[in-house]
Amino acid sequence: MFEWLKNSLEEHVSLTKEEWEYFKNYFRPKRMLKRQFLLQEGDVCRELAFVEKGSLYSYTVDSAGNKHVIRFAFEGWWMANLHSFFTEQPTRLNIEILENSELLMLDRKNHDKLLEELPAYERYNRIILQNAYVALQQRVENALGLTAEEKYDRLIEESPAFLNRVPLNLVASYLGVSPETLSRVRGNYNR
Amino acid sequence: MFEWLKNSLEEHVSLTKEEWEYFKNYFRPKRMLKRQFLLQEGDVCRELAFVEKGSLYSYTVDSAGNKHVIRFAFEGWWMANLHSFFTEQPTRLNIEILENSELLMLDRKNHDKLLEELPAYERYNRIILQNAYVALQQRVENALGLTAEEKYDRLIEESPAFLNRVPLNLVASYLGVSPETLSRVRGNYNR
DNA sequence: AAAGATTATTGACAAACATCAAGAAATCAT
DNA sequence: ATGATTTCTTGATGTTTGTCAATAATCTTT
Repeated sequence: MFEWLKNSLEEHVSLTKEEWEYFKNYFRPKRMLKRQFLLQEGDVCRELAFVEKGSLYSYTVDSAGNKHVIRFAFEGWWMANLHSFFTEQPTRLNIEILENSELLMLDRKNHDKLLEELPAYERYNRIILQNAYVALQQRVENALGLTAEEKYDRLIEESPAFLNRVPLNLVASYLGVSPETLSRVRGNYNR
Repeated sequence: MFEWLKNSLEEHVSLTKEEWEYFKNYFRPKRMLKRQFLLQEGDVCRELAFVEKGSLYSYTVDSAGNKHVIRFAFEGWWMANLHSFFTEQPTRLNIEILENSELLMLDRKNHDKLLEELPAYERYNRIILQNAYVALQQRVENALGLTAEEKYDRLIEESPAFLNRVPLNLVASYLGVSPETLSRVRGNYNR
């Protein structure tokens, strides 16, 4: 149940056995089914979610009712709306379960407590954020000023894993193109 | 010379006078003129830059020779290519001075040393990264699936400061739109 | 102040993409 | 297995946006 979290942590910092036992008790395991909502527009995001199993994704809905997928998360990834989590303001994001999932939830109080009591956790957070920032910047590079085809090219180069686990209409939204356009771009590949 | 840096730090963590004196000595002041390059494609990013005065921006150049502006930075902001800084791999980014600037440079060795020796610096980094991540996520939301006009609307809502200090062709690139389209969108405003 | 360089606007046209609509394929639930 | 959803593809059409080209405005430099 805590394997991915343990690996993620150990990848970046070192903890004693005692620290780890202490650490893991702050998390609340939570199972969720496909199509359930971890967070809905208007809610305040009160917990960070770490994915032990399954997948989920976040999106906004614009005034015309169109979904805009912001991000996916799979095993070993964190998911939350950080803006809402830190400001305690209602979110404009929805987070929906994509595949039946096992999550480890950490609320704000416990997050703050861990930051105070476990310097390794503060360091872990810094490094995770560093990596997330770099990845997100890459996403901006790939989203701006590229054609639909170029975006798709880069996606299969950089994260082919997506395509096996995420329906294409969500991939399309993630790339900022219509499902029809994505379908046509893919068609061009197979000949 | 260190005012913005001091303010930025004190906004998020508290330092004793001695710690501050110790801290600031790790930085190397550097003046740069408009159009100079802080970093060029192919270089390794060896220093973080904190902006005390002026402004600069980062961009990629695609195979067709088009600029894609990734980010601007003004007084009180950090600028670097984190990916290159941490991996020591050559960057695909250019960082160019927009207005004559005064920067405070921190190299990797000193950055690491400060992280080890000054827990407040580690915390400061985590918080700065948190905020940067939230801002970047906002940027992704605003870049994907919006029309040129909507992107411009959101820009003047969220960061009107840009428009007074950045030429419109760079703003256009930042929004992922051609200069002509941006010009037309702005035209629609004034009537 | 004048010449040169850079930046911004406008028009005409072409290309990329979204939308609408219909049908095929795959997945899910009973 | 079978029907019901959901997801995916394909075609026809219209809108948005990019590109090219010319001109105007602004900023720099001497």
